[in-house]
Amino acid sequence: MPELPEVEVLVRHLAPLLRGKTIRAVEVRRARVLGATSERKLRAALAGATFRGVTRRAKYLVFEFKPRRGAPPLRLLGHLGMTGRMFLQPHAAPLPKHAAVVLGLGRTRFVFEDTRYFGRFTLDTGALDRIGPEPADFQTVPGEFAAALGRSSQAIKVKLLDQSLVAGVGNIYASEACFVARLSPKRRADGLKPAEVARLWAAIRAVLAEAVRLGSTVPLSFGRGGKSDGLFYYGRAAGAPDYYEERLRVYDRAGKPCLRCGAPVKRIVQA
DNA sequence: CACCATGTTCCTTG
DNA sequence: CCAAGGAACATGGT
Repeated sequence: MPELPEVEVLVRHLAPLLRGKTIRAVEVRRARVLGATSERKLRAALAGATFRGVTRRAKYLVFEFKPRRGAPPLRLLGHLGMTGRMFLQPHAAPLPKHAAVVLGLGRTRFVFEDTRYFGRFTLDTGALDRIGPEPADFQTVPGEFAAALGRSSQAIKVKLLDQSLVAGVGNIYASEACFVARLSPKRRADGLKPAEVARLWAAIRAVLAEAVRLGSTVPLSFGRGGKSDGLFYYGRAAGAPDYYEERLRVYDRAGKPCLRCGAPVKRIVQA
């Protein structure tokens, strides 16, 4: 369930591992994840390119490469979709069944695998243009958030999934944010009072920040072997307790007692 | 076998 | 043109 926090933790993990590494080989095993980019173009752009850094925007990983003579700056967009994973492994290790793109880095290789192939690994950075403000960015003004909510009759839970409104919130953290803000997910966006909008905004920031902190703190195992991968909720070190599930306040807790009032949590489906 | 699942994009409808 | 709803994408787990 990669949402903003999972991607953020993965980026922090990958950045120091990739920085300075040069791509020696490009293998595309499932061209669908390249989106509009042709396999040829990807190969031409990446072969011989050296990683300069990895950053995050919403749920996208942005891979940046050192500029090459006469060429425009090169950026690559990665998205995990529902089931994507990215990790480094020794060159001799077996590839996972659903490896979509493999980059040879000499002694190691970078693997993007995705069982459902909903993810992306592409030179087309157009998606970034349609993304709203980063909620954690202190420069982001909640005023625009409030204004956008005021223009919509949709339920707030649904609204939070709109990446042009706030970047990086998915199903899980949208539910969590509503709960922390003490707002029914069914409330109409344009029906919130200013104080409620402020509560929701604060809840979004708190819930995401908490998840990043947790993912950065808990002992993780990102490598291959067993279920380990780049996602910390799967990637706990062997034997580590299941912090991830335990810390969710309302998502996937249907039938369990509400943490605030004790009544059984009811499951609803929206949109 | 039926149904469900973290996300995004595209098409249709109003 | 815009907002909203819903299907599609592909695979595996329950």
